[in-house]
Amino acid sequence: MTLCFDQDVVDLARSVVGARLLVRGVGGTVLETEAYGRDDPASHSFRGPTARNAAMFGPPGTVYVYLSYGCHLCLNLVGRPGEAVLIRALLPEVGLAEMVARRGTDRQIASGPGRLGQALAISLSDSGKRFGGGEFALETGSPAPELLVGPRIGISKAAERPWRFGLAGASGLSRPFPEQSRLPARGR
DNA sequence: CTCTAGATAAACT
DNA sequence: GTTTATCTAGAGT
Repeated sequence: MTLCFDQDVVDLARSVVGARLLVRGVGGTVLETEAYGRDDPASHSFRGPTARNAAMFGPPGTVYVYLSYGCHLCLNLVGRPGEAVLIRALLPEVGLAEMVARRGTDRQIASGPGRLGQALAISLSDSGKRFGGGEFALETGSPAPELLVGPRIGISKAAERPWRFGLAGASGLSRPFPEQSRLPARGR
């Protein structure tokens, strides 16, 4: 089932958990996401468009890639203008051998945004491309999975917003969620 | 488990 | 010119 990218970024972040992500034919099930809003001090879009965040202001479904800490490429899905979903962890399923080779290890292949970027061979030049049937494919599964929710990782501003979502019961999350806080099934 | 170094683009002063 | 950043691997306790 195809995903509607034109929705509130928090709803979008929840919809993406459990979806199947394929980048150039390699990928798996999304285990963990975070939402970044337009009026969100933690978001790259907070101070308006710049050269770096231009893709965040592209149409819904745009790919946004940025370089973190000088060495990690992180993959985001743009929703409405200035809003994006950071994809933080993946269950490696398709093209496993290729991902292992890129990572140089068979553990923690895509458990964390930087590791995921490496496993999927993301590059800065992917920023501005589109999620669709081409290089970047994203398909939701039929049963809406049960979700975990918690505060976002590694940010210093608006750290209290519970905008991190994970697949309940999954192994391979970048970090555990606080007290395994399940999101009520209602609301999704 | 905690701590630290690393590596670089872009924003900031 | 300086600081920060949606992080990770590896070493140390």
